[in-house]
Amino acid sequence: MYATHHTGPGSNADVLVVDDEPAIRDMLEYTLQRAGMSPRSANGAEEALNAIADKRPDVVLLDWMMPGISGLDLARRLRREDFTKDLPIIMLTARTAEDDRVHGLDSGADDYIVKPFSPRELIARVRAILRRTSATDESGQINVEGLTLDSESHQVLATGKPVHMGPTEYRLLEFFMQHIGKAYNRTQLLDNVWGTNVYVEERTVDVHIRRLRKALQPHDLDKYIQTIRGHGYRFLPPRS
Amino acid sequence: MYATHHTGPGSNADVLVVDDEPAIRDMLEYTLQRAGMSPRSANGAEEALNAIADKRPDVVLLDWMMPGISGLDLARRLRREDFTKDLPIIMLTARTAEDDRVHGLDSGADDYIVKPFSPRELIARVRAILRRTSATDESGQINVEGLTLDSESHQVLATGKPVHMGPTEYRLLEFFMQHIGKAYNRTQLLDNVWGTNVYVEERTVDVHIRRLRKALQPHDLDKYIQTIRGHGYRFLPPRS
DNA sequence: GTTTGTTGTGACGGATTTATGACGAACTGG
DNA sequence: CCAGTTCGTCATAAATCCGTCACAACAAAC
Repeated sequence: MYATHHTGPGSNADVLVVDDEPAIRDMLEYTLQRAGMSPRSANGAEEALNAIADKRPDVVLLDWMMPGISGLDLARRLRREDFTKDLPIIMLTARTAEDDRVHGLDSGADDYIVKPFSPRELIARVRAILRRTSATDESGQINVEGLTLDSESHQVLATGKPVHMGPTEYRLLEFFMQHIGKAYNRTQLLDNVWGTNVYVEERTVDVHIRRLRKALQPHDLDKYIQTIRGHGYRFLPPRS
Repeated sequence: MYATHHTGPGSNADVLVVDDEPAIRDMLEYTLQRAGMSPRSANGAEEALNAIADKRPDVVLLDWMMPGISGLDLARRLRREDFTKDLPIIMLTARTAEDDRVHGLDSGADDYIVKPFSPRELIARVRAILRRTSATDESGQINVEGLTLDSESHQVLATGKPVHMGPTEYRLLEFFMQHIGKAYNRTQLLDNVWGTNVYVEERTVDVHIRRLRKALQPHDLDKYIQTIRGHGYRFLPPRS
């Protein structure tokens, strides 16, 4: 299913607010709600991890300074986990000292907002992040045009029937279905599906594309995987 | 050949260093190179303009104080030119007074670094800029009069329908749509679409213009590409 | 209406890019 | 240790694109 956009970009978006001050959490939740989003909040990093494990949010608003595990630590930790390594993070910070800013950006935060900030600025940043991340709505299962990918059982169903493929093909398809319509070159696919600093020929991508297509062929779904000559590949089902 | 995997954000980025002091230029180039980027340098504003005209860098590191045209002047000038109006600029300055800071930002610099600065800070700022621009670039969708160029999906749509064209035609159209209304001669098109240090006949441009027009013809959009006799070509949709 | 210079157009051969089948190595679970 | 998979690489075929040319069409100048 696709995320449903109603009144604006990122409408209905699942935003996780992580802060140890209740007043700030409330303020943020209120602001986000007014913008048509669906905020949740977590008091501290521990709760945040639970909340994220419970359901992967579309974006995380993360306070820099928190007792125990700091926002910075949490961000780094999220970046290391496979499940959350590309989870968009916006860092909230009151500090202005030079090295903090540097650390915040290096830690993997996608953006940062310095307190005090206006509600409008907050919304703008969140929407900007949401706009550039894919609009797939994960509920443990991605379902697109007769293709179902169940990440729990690691099973692919085409028109209800199970489709057999290797682990790499599965991850490739998973990545594609999480980024519908976006074009990727071979290097990007290697980074995202095989992993960074894995040295493999670029043409290997072609071969696995081929194997994935072959697996989808009997169900006439291979046409969803399109070649972009001179660039790479793209997953694009009809009317998307 | 092995795939080149980037070791960090903005790896291999084309960074132009503009400073009048050779020692500073060397230091900056060294630092940037160690971060996996590809720095060039220019001694003063004149050289910088040439270097930029030669190839548009990903980001410019600009010294505030230079004899002749100052960094501030250069930044303003770059902002006026169409080709460079959204070129990311990081200003290097020894001044710390408040109004200078404001001026630096007002002139169009995207960020500034106060000397003395640590290599780490420099790298972090450059990466932050690169991340920001590449992010906005990717979500960039140019939409003009029934013609849509979606750089995210690497696809051209005319009246909602996909239009097929070769890689070169795509790049050509992309360049045109990023510079609507501006006329270019064949040499300029070759430099910007084919790249500098590539030798091909000038008339090759004509052929690709022809192919691009042919691709747009079925949608009656080929008239947007106009010939300027004795000069070159221009992309100009009605009422723009 | 020529002349002269510029641009449009179709064709072609070579070059580049992608698809595909095959193969050996590595791994898995008996 | 064996059968069965999966993986990455390669060689080759197939598809597509590119740059150049020759000539037609056109525009401006005389």
